[in-house]
Amino acid sequence: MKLQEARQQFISSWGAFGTHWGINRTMAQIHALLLTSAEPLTQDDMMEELNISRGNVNMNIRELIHWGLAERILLPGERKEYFTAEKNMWKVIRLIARERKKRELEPMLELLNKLEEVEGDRREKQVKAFTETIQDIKKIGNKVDKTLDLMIRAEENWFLGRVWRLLIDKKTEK
Amino acid sequence: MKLQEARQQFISSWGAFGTHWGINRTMAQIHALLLTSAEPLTQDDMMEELNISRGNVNMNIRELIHWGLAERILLPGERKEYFTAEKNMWKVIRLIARERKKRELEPMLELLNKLEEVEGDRREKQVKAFTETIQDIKKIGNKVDKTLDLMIRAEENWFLGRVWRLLIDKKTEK
DNA sequence: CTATACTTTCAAGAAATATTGAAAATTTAC
DNA sequence: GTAAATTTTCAATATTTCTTGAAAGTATAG
Repeated sequence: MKLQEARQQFISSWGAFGTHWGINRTMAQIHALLLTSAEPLTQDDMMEELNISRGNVNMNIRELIHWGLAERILLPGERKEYFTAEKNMWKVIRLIARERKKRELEPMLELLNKLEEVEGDRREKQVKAFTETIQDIKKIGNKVDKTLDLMIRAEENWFLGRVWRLLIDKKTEK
Repeated sequence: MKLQEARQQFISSWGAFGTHWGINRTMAQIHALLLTSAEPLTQDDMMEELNISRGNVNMNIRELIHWGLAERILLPGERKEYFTAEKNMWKVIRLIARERKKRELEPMLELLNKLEEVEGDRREKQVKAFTETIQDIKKIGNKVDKTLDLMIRAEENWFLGRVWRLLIDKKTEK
């Protein structure tokens, strides 16, 4: 397979993949484009490569920057802005985890805390079913929350070495 | 807060939460409704509680069943079908992990394997940038894949006891 | 077998979400 | 300062995704 074809396929799939994860197609495609580019790109480059409008590029590149996944670069003597992506994949994962935790997990945990204190006799079937489910979800949610905290703050090697090895390597399995 | 209000809030947020995770709003709401119901419900119950059409209930309850998250129950002497949700939250998480792995992770890994073998001199800047990114993603993807396999097969206690404790408990932190 | 209760399907319509492109804003060069 | 280059905004439009509801399908009782 030729480089250009491979790259096109990667960009297109990364985009589709993104839509399953609440990240919009174009944002994911720009990310894929930058991830596989040896050089920084301008907004015009991206418009051309992805066949999308200037406004679309602009909005999505800014969103990527907001997530910490892309960076604006000013080349000396150049008037245009250039952009690159964070290429360290562990860092990429941590940045995504950080953002999604903030947007999705934390608000949910806040809500669960409120809902836990529902009025009514816990001996009533309906009240019991409700509070038990809420508490179970909360327990798991809190664990995920702490795990993500640890991961987000973690050094790449700590995470790789300590956790992954435990989970995966043959040696450590019983 | 009254039970009915709390339940409404939970259903509505669970639905919104779902949309961020590639699960449609109604499917997530039906799931929330069943999770917090002491008794099995009929399609008509769900139509009324969620104010949605019969067709919508039917399609989404079948999808929940396909994921393993809900179950059809036939009560003796009753002609209507009743439905319940799996209430064990660890099992719920494993079921969701299994389904999403199959739909999202596995196809991506398959693609990455193909893309890794791009033609061209690895000393070329562009080729190098591309293959390095692909390989990095592949490495992480494979690890996630193995971890999910382990988790999907895992007994609740194994997972809870062994992994979570290592990740989270004070004692095991350096 | 027939009538009735119930479930499933799917084309059309509604709602949600993403994209465009042109105008406004900003930055830089001189 | 002004003009040219570039970036940003956002209302209008296009696209994608979800929902409806009525017709077709299936199962059960008698």
